Amino acid sequence: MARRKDHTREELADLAIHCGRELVINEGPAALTARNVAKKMGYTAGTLYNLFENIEALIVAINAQTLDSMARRMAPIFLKKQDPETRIRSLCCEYLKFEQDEPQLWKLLFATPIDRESLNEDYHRAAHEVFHPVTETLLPVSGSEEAARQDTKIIWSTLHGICLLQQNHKLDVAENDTAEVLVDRFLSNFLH
Amino acid sequence: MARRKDHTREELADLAIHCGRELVINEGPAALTARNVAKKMGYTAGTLYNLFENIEALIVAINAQTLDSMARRMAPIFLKKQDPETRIRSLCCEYLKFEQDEPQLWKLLFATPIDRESLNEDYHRAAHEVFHPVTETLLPVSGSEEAARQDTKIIWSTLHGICLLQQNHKLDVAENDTAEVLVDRFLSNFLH
DNA sequence: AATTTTATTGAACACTGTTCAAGAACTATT
DNA sequence: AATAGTTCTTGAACAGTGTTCAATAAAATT
Repeated sequence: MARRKDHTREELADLAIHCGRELVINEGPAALTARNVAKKMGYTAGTLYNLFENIEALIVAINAQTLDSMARRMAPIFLKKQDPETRIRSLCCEYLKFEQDEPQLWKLLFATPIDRESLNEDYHRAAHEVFHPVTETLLPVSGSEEAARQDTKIIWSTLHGICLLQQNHKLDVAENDTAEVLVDRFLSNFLH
Repeated sequence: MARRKDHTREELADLAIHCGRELVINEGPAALTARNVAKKMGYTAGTLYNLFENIEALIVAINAQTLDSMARRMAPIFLKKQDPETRIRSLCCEYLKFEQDEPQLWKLLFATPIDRESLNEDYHRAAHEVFHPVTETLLPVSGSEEAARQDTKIIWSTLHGICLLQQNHKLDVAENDTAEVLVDRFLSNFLH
């Protein structure tokens, strides 16, 4: 039974992303199955495969949207006039807040292995939107464009590593240290 | 058909870990299925569940062994007499080499989400064996025990984040920078 | 009104992890 | 040595996964 004009192809893809996102937020990445998403959409699994090549492609689409919303949350920070270090600290703080506010979306974005081939143009654009403003901020501190780019990758990796190991309880060695404390200490040492 | 005296219970568990390890090395973490491991052992899936509570418990056992072999590779560095910074650099270098030599075991260890409840005493002991010597090395540099512990976690997280994002091609932004270059720059900035 | 195109379904396939009754092989007892 | 008891191993079964695809129903075109 077709009902083609119920939604256009694009509306349908958006609906899939929306429902998938909802599932991840409420039940975690493991709940993101073809049948679950389809059910929430009011369709069947087959329809999903008419919209996305496979489930990974849907994950990438959701992740691109998550990156977009990260960028949107960071945008206000770039409007304020402040020295680079303060700005970098604000950005890192916002990253940590994001991970706290949306732990499941964060997991899907950073703790779910994705094949390189599945990362599409849309995803890369969204990643660049989060990445580039940080590099811009670091330029006067790091010295050269190359150095700023590398420092961005280092900060990005460290934030990422701290959150991931924290989530997986792989930093529960000896006393506990919060992500905030570790990031703060990292920045103090790294930026001077 | 039982053949109890073929192997003792412990030999059997070791066999399972060995076969699982082999599968991961040759075919990646995705190949680590109950039936695959059992087949390689010459048994059936049911037997595996007589040895491990579930597949995650087998993963944890393999990971504990991987941590042990990491610790063994790092041990020689602690025999040499060298200043803390040189030693830390050697240790990080060894970490990167490990990730290069055994990318699949590294993936299973650090890029496979594991429930906190599944991490057993054996695993924590092995993790401590890798972690603690680094903290010891950092003590004179960091100042206090608390600071050394935090610095260890930061370095650990950064190495981890860089390798992970590199493997997932999530650092393919603008020009490419090797893990070695990023770690080197990180240490130069962080340790001074 | 008849025909073509297309969206949607539902069944099917090959795979997961996991459980468990049945039975075979070993141990202990008579 | 025969019997009884224990324990190891199996294979089938269940509920789930991703994915494919012939059949069909609805919309578009003729």
